[in-house]
Order: sequence, then C-alpha cells, then structure tokens
Amino acid sequence: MNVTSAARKRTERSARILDTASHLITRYGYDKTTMDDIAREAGVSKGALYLVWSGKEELFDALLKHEMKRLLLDLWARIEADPIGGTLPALYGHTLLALQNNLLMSALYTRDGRVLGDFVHRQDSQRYTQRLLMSQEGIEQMQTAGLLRSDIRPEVMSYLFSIMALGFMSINTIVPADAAPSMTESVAAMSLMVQSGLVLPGGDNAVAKESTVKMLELMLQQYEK
Amino acid sequence: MNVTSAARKRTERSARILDTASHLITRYGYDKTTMDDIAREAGVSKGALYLVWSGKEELFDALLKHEMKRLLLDLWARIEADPIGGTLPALYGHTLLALQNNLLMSALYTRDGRVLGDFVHRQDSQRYTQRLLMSQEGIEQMQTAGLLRSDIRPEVMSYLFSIMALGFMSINTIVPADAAPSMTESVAAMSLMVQSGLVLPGGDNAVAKESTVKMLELMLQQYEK
DNA sequence: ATATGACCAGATTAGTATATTTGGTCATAA
DNA sequence: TTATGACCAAATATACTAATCTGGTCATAT
Repeated sequence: MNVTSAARKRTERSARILDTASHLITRYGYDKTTMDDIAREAGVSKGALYLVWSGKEELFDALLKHEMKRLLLDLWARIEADPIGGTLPALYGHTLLALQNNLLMSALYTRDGRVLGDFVHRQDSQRYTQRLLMSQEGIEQMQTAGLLRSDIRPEVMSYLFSIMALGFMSINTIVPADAAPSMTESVAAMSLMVQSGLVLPGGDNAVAKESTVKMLELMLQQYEK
Repeated sequence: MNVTSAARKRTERSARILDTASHLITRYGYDKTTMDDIAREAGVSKGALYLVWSGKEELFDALLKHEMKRLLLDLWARIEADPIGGTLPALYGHTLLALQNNLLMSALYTRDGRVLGDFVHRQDSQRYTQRLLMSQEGIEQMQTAGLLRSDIRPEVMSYLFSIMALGFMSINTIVPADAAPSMTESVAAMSLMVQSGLVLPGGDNAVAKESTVKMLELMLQQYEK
C-alpha cells in the first residue's frame, strides 16, 4: 500500500467518524454526545479520535466545516439542476431547502441550544451562517446592477432574508408538520413573493447563474481541507 | 357609594392586579411568578386574588384575555391613524408592530417556554394567536375579490405570513438589537415587499379599512367582559 | 359584604454525600 | 507507525434529606 492510498484511507475514516458524530450530535446534542459514543458508534477506539483531533472541541470544529461543505455541495447541485437557478429568489429558495436538509447547520443558524449545548455561546458560530445567506454586500451589488429594487436599504433587505429564513426554520415548532403545506410548495411561494416583491425585471439568468456558482466555488475552497 | 361605582372600582382593581401579573410574568415567567408576588406587588392580600379568580390558572386566562384586548385596541389605533391602514400589507405591518409591543402575546405566539412555563403545553394557547394573523379564510376572500394574487394557495400564503411573523419575533435572539435595523424600518420594508409581491393593484383602501375595523370590533367583542 | 393574612398539605428547592461518567492520557499491542 | 482500551482526575449525575416555598383555604377583622 503506497502513501497516497493510506492517506485516502485515513481521510475516509475521518469522514466516517464525522458522519457518526453528526448523527449523534443532531440526535442527542453536543453535551450529551460523548467521545466514547462517537468512537463506539464509528467502530474505532477512543484513542483514535485523539490521533486525528486534539479534543472534542476541535472535532466539533472539523464537523462544522464538514457539514458546511456538504451543504454547499448540495446547494451547488440544486442550482445547477435548476434552469432558472441563477435568479436571486431561486438561489434563496435553494438555500432554504438545502439548509432544511442539514440539521446541524440549521441548529447552528437558529442557535438551537438543545443541539449545540455549550457551543451556543461561542462567538465564531456566526462565521458559518452569516456568509451563507444573502449578504448585505451581495445585495448592494445587485441593487447597483439594477437587479433589485433600491428603495430598501441593503442592510434592511438582508435582514428581511434572515428573518424569513429564521421563520422557515423555526415554524415547525409551532405548526405541526402535518398541518403545514409542504416545504417545497412553501419555498416556491416565498420565491414567487420575493421575485415580484424585490426583483426588478430584466436580469440575465445565465450570467447570474455563472457568478453564483463561482461564488459557491470560492466558499467551498474556504472549507476544503 | 352606589352599586355601579363599586363595580367599577372592583374592575379597576382587577385590571391593576392583571397589570402587575403581566409585568411579573413577562419578567420572571409563569412558573416563577407566585400568587404571593402578584398580591404583594399589586398591594392587595393574597385572599383578594381568590375573591376574583378561582385560582392561578383562571387568573392567567383572564390575563391573556386582558392582554389580547390591549393588543387589539393598540392595533385598532394604529390602523385608524394610518391613511393607508386598510391595505393588507399595512394591516400586517401594524400587527407585527403591535405584537412587538406586547411581550406576553409575543411569548404566546412564539411558544416561549421561559415565559409561559407549563402553559406551553396547553392546546388552547393557539386560540389567541391563530385568529390574529392573516387567516386562511381571510386570504381566500381577498383572493376571490381580486385583491391578492391567486397563484399561491390561501393556506400557503397564510403560512408564509406566519413564517415571517415568527421570524420577526425571534430574530432578536440571533441578531443583537444594536446590529439590526430599526423595527419600524424593517416592518416598512416587509410591507413594501408584501405589497408588490402579493397584492394586486386596484383595491379600494377606504372599503378595506372599514371592513378591517369591523373585524377588529368583532374580535374585541369576544374578549370583552 | 369585602378583605385580610395566618395557616396547611403538598410540591419544589437547597444541600450534600456518593456513584457514575467524561474528556483526555499513555503504556502496550499489532 | 498506527491503533487500542485500561486508567485517571475532574466533572456530572444520582439519591436522599431537610428546609423552604406554593397554591389554596378559612376563621377573623373591617
């Protein structure tokens, strides 16, 4: 066995460990998930965890990066598959759906203490989520490019997107899932509203899509390795 | 002192007790607020509470009615004062602002366990909030009247309003108040978006305002006495 | 009639001593 | 080298008791 295949095996195992950690933490929360649990469930010894990461905190950091990568790749795939994936409402909708598919990132976004445990109080927990949603800078650019209405300040519009995203991710605690419309239909409706409520007509979808994908690539690079 | 003035004095005192109960409960939560606290803070004996209400639960029920009335009156005043108060976006915006001004009703809407204590689990806690926001029936009527776009199912559109309201009421737990736009500006922006995103042009504002106020009167009657 | 506050049984909490689990280490094995 | 799991000190959970508090009552005062 040569060096590279050994290295691949190592990263594969690390990924498997992170997967089990993700399952356990989203299910039982950070506090209640022990290093022992993770090791046992992943089929490795506890010491093995400490060969890769220096402790529980560092493992969790790696887990966040891992899940962020997963989320971005998922988002990428959704946008590529969508003919009108370049428009802002579509991008926003896909982000909501991708977020819905990643319990850990949702918990991070909503500051869910039941999942994050002591980590809710870490200040850098924003680092992941604040770049993900429509940022103030991005909106400002689109406004000057004439793609978005300009009678709402960029920081306010960005705030609106955050509000709607938060509402989407928390509504299930109030309205039971069986009494609520499907996620796809709700997101589609929201995209419609954003489309005719905030977007100005006349944007070139192909160009927008290309720049969106390029932005995703850049974000992915941050979390690679 | 005749009978009616004695009765007025009694209801005044009840109202004062409910006000202190409201302060204490929004501050310390239902569980941590004791009947003793309420009586002492209101300057009456504990027994006096039991002359008016049969127990803590019934007092809380009365408090909810009381606050709901306050909220509706506040909403009414805002709509009356607004020239375009009849439009749906304005109505929705005023509702959000009024809700923001009533901590107890906000807690009821967001199912805030820290405030509601054991009461989060009561099924009839929905009774107050679900009628308040844009209901499915109301939206359906506006759609058939040609005031709202019809390519979004009424239950989905109503769901969207709930989502945005929930986001609005929870966003402060994520974005600190000093880093966020003002509430009035945010609500105004949201109303703008709803206006051009969901409302069809051509509605008669005066008629809409009248029917809105009439609906508020009906709702108020439910909570009077 | 109306209002009070001392009083009570049951529930909650504070205090504490004990047992278990936790994150992390490291001598040993493969 | 790479991986293991017995081991440790510190943290956390548990079990138990005593002390306090709570919702609710009612004889008494106004």
